[in-house]
Amino acid sequence: MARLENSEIARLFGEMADLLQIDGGDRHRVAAFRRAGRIIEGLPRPAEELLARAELDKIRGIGSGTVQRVKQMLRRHSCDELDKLRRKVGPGLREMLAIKGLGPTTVRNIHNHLGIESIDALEYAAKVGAIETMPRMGPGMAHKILAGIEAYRKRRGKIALSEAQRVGRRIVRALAELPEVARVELAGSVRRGKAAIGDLDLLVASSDPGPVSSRFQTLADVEEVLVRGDTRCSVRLHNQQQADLRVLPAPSFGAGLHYFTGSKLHNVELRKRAGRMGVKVSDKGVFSRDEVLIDPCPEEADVFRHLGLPWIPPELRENQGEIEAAERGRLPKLIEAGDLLGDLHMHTRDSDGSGSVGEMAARARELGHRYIAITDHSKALGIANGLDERRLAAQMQRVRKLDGELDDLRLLSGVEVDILADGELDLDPALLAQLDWVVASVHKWTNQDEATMTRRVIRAIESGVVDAIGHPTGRRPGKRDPYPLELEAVLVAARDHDVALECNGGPNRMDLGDVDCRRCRERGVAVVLDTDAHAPRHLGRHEFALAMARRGWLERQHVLNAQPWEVLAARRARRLRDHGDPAWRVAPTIVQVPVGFELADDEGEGEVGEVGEGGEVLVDAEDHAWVDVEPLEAVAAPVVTSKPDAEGEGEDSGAVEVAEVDASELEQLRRGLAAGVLDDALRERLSYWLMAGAEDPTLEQALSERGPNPLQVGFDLLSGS
DNA sequence: CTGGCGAGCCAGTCGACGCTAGAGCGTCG
Repeated sequence: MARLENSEIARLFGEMADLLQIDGGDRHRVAAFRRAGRIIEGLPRPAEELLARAELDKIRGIGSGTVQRVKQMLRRHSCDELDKLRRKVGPGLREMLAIKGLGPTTVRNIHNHLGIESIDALEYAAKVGAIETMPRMGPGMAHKILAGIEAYRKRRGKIALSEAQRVGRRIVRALAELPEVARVELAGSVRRGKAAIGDLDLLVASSDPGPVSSRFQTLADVEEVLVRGDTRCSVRLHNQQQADLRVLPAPSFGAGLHYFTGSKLHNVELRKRAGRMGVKVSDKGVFSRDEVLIDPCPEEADVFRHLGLPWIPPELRENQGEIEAAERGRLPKLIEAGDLLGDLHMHTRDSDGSGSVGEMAARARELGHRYIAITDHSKALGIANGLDERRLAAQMQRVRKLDGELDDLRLLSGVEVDILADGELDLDPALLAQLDWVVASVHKWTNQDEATMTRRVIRAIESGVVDAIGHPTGRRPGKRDPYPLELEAVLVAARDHDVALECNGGPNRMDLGDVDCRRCRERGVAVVLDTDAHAPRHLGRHEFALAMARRGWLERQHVLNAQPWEVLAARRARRLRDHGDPAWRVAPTIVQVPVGFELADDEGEGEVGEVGEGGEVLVDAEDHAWVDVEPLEAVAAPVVTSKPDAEGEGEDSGAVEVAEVDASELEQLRRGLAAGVLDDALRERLSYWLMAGAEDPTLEQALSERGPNPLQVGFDLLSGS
């Protein structure tokens, strides 16, 4: 039997916990099932393997009971306890848990008081006011339930791409073993990479369909056979998905694959085009107007060729302009796995991940990543053991130390900081400014209205310390709708502040979705494709984010983590500069200034604070957010810079900036460049100048001495060494 | 159900919000 994956075992434990809770079982037992599921989900190796090595029960939280159940599950996709609970509770009650606002206890109460066992019955009860007759239930709950049912119906029957792929690929593997099968492919919306999948479509090339069909009907995943034919066969799977098999002869496999990959709208449009060209396209091949076969099309590209088009990647086949683009030779060169250089969102066991920083780094090196950012949760997410300032600062030290020991991987210290209800960040901005990479995400208070939520996210974008907004819409394909958010306004803010939006590749999220990725492209907002890995083995899992990005027409230049780290670092450095270093914004601040030192405020006028006896100045950071002061020792001459207005249009209005060639520094740079080996500081300075357009006349002078085009010299140095 | 403490029992992740009821329970992250 095909191997059962950890996540599927975890799901069975989750179901067991749900059913037991609805049944009124011991809550600690319920919690133990949930915990076991969570642990198995996060295991670094297949549970089957650990079981064989007798290591499974050594894991904290997994005892002998769990081991016995896992054994049964591996054998038959269920266990005695689960069978018993399923018989006792029934599927309707468990289905009710999918309605937002209904938990196991409420479902149990509704069942006990009103005898309700299905969503239809629940809807009726809510409409006629029966819900309100129950203790602790009122009109508010009834309304909530009805709204929840409506939302549930809209997305019903869909499952996440990851699960559809997993089951689909398992079926593909099983069918591929048959000698009668020449080729087998997943078609339909799975092949197009849609986030939420209705049915599975499987396509087989074979000259002997009978055995293929009967094998399909007897797969372990099959619950019930719906349509029983040789070349066409439909079944219902254990996960309640429908799977359709079609068997066709190998010479027309390409035509069939194209036809059954869809989308329907794409096919309709393509057939219209065929009509205009005097041919017909079907799943059997390309025909003349009078039904004479021109080409059965063994490959998909043959179909397109007859229509005068290049092959169009499946992800684009949604009739969203791809045919026209193909016609003009303007198809996007879609982002590919090989383009990605790093991963900028992952968790370790410092919060809710299962690997250490070192383990994550090791895996990233195996995968050939050039850089990764460790981004654990912040303290507002108590359930995930989120980091407070102290723990994050300590982690930063550890990460930086380890980074220093690695020469082939840049290990970045970051955080996934929660965006609080009002848009404040959950951690001190002064600390956030010291990190290499900051993802800001909404996890809590997700039921705000659209205006509040939008303002909240934009405020985080405007903070200046945030590099990317994590899973921006909060959606869970097939499970939960996005929270209300005016994405357009968020896009504008993100573009204005050089903040990227994340396309989170977590298999339950895939957020941003395809449409939103394309909006980013159109609005000029950078996208970053992350795995949100919670274990080392998740790090290779870029395919779901890639699916969304490709469906959103993204190319390499639209994706931030397809760029070298220097580009990203420069973006961050520039943004911090433009927003004023938040370290100075912790109000009020006392600073030391030398005698003769003159402070300039936002308008470039002097005197922003009272000068005390020792020359210290109390700066009211509320009113003078952009006052910039060098530490006493570092100030050789009474030079003061101040920041222009926060919007930062005009460079240095009223501010005095040192913008001259420094002779001693120049000499030092000359030596550094002549050596040909860039140290980190120089590399950073170089990329900052190159990518962010920062002024650096000294550097420019040094570079121009090494070639006619200082920009070129700079690029060569950066890429060459 | 699991793990800890002590050899059979006991306690079990945090915190906020909404709903209904006027403090508490259930849900959601």
